[in-house]
Amino acid sequence: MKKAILENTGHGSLGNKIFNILRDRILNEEYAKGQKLNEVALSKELQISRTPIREALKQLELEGLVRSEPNKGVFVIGFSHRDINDMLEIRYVLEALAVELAIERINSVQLDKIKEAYLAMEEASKVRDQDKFNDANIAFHESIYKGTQSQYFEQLLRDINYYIHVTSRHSIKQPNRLDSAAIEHREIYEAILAGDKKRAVEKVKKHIRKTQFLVKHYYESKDN
Amino acid sequence: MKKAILENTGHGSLGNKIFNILRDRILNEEYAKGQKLNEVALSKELQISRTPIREALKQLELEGLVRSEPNKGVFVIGFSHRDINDMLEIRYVLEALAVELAIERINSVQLDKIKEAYLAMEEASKVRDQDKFNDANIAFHESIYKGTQSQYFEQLLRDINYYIHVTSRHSIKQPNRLDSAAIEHREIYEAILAGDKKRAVEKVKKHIRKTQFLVKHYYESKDN
DNA sequence: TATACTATAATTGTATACAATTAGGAGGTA
DNA sequence: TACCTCCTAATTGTATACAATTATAGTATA
Repeated sequence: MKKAILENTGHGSLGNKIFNILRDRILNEEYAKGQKLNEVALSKELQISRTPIREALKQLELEGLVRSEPNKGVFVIGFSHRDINDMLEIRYVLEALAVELAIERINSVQLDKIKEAYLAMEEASKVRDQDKFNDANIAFHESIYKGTQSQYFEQLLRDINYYIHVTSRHSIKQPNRLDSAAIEHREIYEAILAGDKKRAVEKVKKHIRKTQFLVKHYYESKDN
Repeated sequence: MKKAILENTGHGSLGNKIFNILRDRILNEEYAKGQKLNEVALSKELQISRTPIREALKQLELEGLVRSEPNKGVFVIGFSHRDINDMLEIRYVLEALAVELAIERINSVQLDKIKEAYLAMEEASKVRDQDKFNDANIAFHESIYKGTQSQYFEQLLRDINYYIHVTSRHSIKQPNRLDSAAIEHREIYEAILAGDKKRAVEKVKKHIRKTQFLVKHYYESKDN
């Protein structure tokens, strides 16, 4: 799964590879909030020059994962539970908009990919393969984004979705979540296929709200 | 106005300055869609080394203004009318969400800044100062974003808003638009002050829809 | 002891040098 | 002419060198 994400993100330059490494470290909380990321230390650790390191840090800054202070360095920002919840709120409204646009504009190839992703989810749900399920889940939603035919919208949602998946991936390990999630995605797919905007939006909203609830529940139980 | 945007974006490193220059060139369509941005050519033209140029190009890529092909270079993507309209759709749902969150979380200092920005808009509208009005307009909305207390949300909306303002700034030069826009912002401010979420969302939505209509109208008349 | 100053080291910002990849054309062949 | 191959130049990717800024420690002074 990690590999899949790594490969479809940017091209294979060193800078992009480092970006992926550092991003995952931050999202997995391997760096403390506020910690400074030293360029030479990183270049020594990763055995490369400072140039690709700086590229990756720039990218992280633009993604909002670190902040850069002039002549001082970059510092890890980190995510609070509220931040994750805010992102899910953003995703809630954007996915609803995306599915509407997608229904207007999607072509048959992209529609097939949604179906394919949905079938993979169902299969993964049956054999209880969490990783495979996650991959299919991501593929499902990204196919919808692609269906909007808007590079900008697609990119925006993919980024948001990435953070949500990484930060909350532990939270969806409830026993029967795979099954119910598969059903929810099936409902979304069928609504899109039928070209029924209203129903599709409704099903998407229901799905995101449920995810949001589970994530919230997970973090609250963790705090106790 | 250009200066104002330049100064509050990132810090004063060369890379950031170049980024601003190139971004404005792209948004003002000084580069054709699909055009390649050559690193050495740019470094010669701007009299600096390739390093800051590459930084800026990386930033542009992350903002979705150019695409980068490995070992080939970066190419201008450009915006269609539909892209701009899509952005306004995104803004429509996100600003509505932002004002809701802001009402829950905003502090008095940020509230004062909204008021200040609104008063500046009213003043600019009276003296028919388009540039001053635009600045105040940006400040008004950014104060709301800040009120959400979410760095990520704030950054996201600021970026989207920037593109919309630059790409559609010519379209709002209708004679009485300043007056009506000032009123719309006043209504939004008052709803926030009253803590009335429902009314605030309604007023924001009305405002964005009107902007969207004017932009659309402008581009359609331009095409004929 | 606390504070201010200075020198030095560490770190970031920028320029340049080198490596790897790609683009384009000259020349040959069918 | 059309197409292929190879060579060279141009371009991007990476490493290193240098400049500018900031952090740190030690010393002097009140």
